[in-house]
Amino acid sequence: MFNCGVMIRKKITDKSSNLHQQSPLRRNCTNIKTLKQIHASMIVDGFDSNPSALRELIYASAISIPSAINYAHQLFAQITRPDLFTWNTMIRGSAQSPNPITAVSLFTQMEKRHVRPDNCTFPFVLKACTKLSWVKTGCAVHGKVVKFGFEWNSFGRNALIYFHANCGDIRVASELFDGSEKDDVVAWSALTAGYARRGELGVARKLFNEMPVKDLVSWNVMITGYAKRGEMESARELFDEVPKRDVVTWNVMIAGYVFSGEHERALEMFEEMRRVGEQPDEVTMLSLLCACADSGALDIGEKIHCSLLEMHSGGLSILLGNALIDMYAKCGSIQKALEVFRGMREKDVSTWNSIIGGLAFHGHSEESIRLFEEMRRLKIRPNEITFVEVLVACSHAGEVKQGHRYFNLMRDEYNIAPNIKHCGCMVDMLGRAGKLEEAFEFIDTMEIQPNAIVWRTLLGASRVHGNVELGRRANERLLGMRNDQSGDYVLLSNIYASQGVWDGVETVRKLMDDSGVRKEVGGSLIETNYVGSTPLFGDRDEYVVGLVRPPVAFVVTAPR
DNA sequence: ATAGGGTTAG
Repeated sequence: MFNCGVMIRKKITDKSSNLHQQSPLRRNCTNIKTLKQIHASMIVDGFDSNPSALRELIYASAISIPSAINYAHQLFAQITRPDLFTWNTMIRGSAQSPNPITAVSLFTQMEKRHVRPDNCTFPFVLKACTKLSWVKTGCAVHGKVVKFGFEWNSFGRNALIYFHANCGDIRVASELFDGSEKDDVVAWSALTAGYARRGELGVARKLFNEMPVKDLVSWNVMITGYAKRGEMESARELFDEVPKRDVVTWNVMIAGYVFSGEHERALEMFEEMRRVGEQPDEVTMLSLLCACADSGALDIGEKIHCSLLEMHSGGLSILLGNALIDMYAKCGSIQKALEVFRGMREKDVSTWNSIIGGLAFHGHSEESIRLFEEMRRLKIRPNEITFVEVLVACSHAGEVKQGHRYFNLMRDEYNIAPNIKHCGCMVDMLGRAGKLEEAFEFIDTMEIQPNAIVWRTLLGASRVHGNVELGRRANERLLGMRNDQSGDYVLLSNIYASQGVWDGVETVRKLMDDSGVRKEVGGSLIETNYVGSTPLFGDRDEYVVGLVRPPVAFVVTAPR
């Protein structure tokens, strides 16, 4: 703490230093606790009104510590006349925060106060518009770029290419690109990224091949394009070819494998990354925790947790905390999830969502609902995800009245319109409670269009309660949606079978045969044993995975 | 400046 304080003073008195360089504060202040300590020592030493000191502090909280953006806003509000660099820092930090709207409103404020933007301002504002998919706002900002004469500046133009390529009009992006210098690698990469994000990988690849110059980002753009579409073979080919790799290159590959469900590959990538000496960062660890959560690899998750505690002795970030809660909950260790939750000094909505969802998923409905109430007492605003989880909790607990109460609360008090998942939860809740007619009524009167899942939920509930008539009606609606999921037929077949209506079973079977629907054989994966050791986590090398045969009762429903 | 991660019904 005191070292950091000394560093600020050194920084402030060093007149020759370039403001845009990495200052010690920016490099060393990596968590909100250290940040607050530095701020406190600044106040004690009378540095809190020093403009350069404040600027450094704002940079650290807005850019270096992603979860400290609100702190940055508080600091920013104390400055009477922020300079352009500080405005840009705030817009940049807000654009990369989970709430990019603030970046747009900062830009508006900046205009009202007659602060003239520079070429650095627009890339950040347009990034926010892109993240929000605010096409109209982005186009209005395009007008400002022209107004301030940055259309012919490579920063301004590339920011426009980025915006139009990703969410505006790709033809506009293309035209702007044609006006670029032939060897502007940022323009090439921005356009390529846009085509890749739209799924036009062929066009993206053509551009990539045609680039007169490529840098590391160009390669990362193309690899990302493949990885996000699940084309991991192509991603791998480029990864093997790339002349230089950085932490992003590795992260893209790891996240791609996790996305494609190839968790073993993801872990192999990570091991390889460590072997060649690339330092993993927070994004790496988040992907790995996601892999553990998806595959139920509790022991690896625990080891990641341990190494995280060693790496970040000053406390884990909110994002890592949330990922740990989710991992522990999904791997069945709800106690550890609660421990992480209680140990977090800073929490956000996702933190609460992770634990409320985890508890609901594990059948601890009362505890889940209790925490939701605690959240409301603490005036933390639940979002639509929170309500999905709370409704799951009510559904599993059989709390029909409470569920209805929360469903109404969502709109009346929090102004959140129910989405298809909320409605799905309500149907599930009513269905489980045996209120099948009420569930049917709910679907028919709800404001949004029901989807197949909703009808399938009712169909499943009809099976549980042995209601052939409602099952038939639900199935009629379901099949009317022209989908070919074998589970729908199987469920209906099960309803008939459970009631001994054998000709009904036969009819459904015939329907399945005629439409060419096939029921896949069910199965589950569990860890049964492991052998050997890994250089990373100590004693683990490979899993022997056992395939558990489906239960015998299932055979009744499987096709010939 | 352009590239990377995140919780949600059955």
